[in-house]
Amino acid sequence: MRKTDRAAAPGGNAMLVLALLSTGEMYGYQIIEELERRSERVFRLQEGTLYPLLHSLEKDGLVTARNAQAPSGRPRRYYRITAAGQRALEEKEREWRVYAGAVHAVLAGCTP
Amino acid sequence: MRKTDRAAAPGGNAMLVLALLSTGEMYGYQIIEELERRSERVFRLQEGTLYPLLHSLEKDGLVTARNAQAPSGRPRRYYRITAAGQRALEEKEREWRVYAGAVHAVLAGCTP
DNA sequence: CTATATACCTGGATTATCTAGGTATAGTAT
DNA sequence: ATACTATACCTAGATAATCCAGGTATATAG
Repeated sequence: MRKTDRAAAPGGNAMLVLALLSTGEMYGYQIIEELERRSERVFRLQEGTLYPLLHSLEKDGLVTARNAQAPSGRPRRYYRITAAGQRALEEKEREWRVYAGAVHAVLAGCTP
Repeated sequence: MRKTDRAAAPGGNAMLVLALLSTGEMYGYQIIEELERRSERVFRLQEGTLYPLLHSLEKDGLVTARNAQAPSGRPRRYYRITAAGQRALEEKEREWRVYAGAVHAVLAGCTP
């Protein structure tokens, strides 16, 4: 994650990636571009952040992966969210809402 | 930060602490309790997180500190936000709003 | 035939935060 | 008196997320 120079949330990237995958199968490079598009250029995941993250999500059973050829012939690795991944996503979203709500409460109370 | 078990934002703690200090002088222990109170128990800064953070804010000129005695006699270290700290706070708040807005956009677009 | 975009990957550094301690005083309970 | 709890500050070392800076390879455009 770059762009806004560290306003990010750790573990937050996992939530965003899982959210994207909940709309359907995607490969790594596509995730980077989709995230950039949907966030209107706010997020731009570094490859060095995304690929290790995908590997750890896979290791934790939150996504599965399969290799395939693009129409162009280039090899791609497609990721799909699992049922456990869906549950983890819902949990992370809940936590995010609690966290963001609390940040808002503190800021609103301090700089009204 | 604990409680919601990692939904946090790095550098986000600095924003929250600066926001609290923008309401007036505070000492470390008080910051922890005020933050817990204002967030309605969502945040509970670890001492091992707060004190080093305060030292780095001081080193960066965003806060100043002075030692004083509590009415009880216990020594305390009071922190006060500087003009540079105010500017940094405003900038961090701006970044936070951009980041939180983008997260919301992605989540809303994925799980409508 | 070279440059660019696509597509995947890793090692090592950086940074924030956590864990788990330590010190010391004041007030409260036994 | 004495122990326990709450207050109040601090630090060293570990962990984890992310960044940085590379590397590899194929397809397409110039």
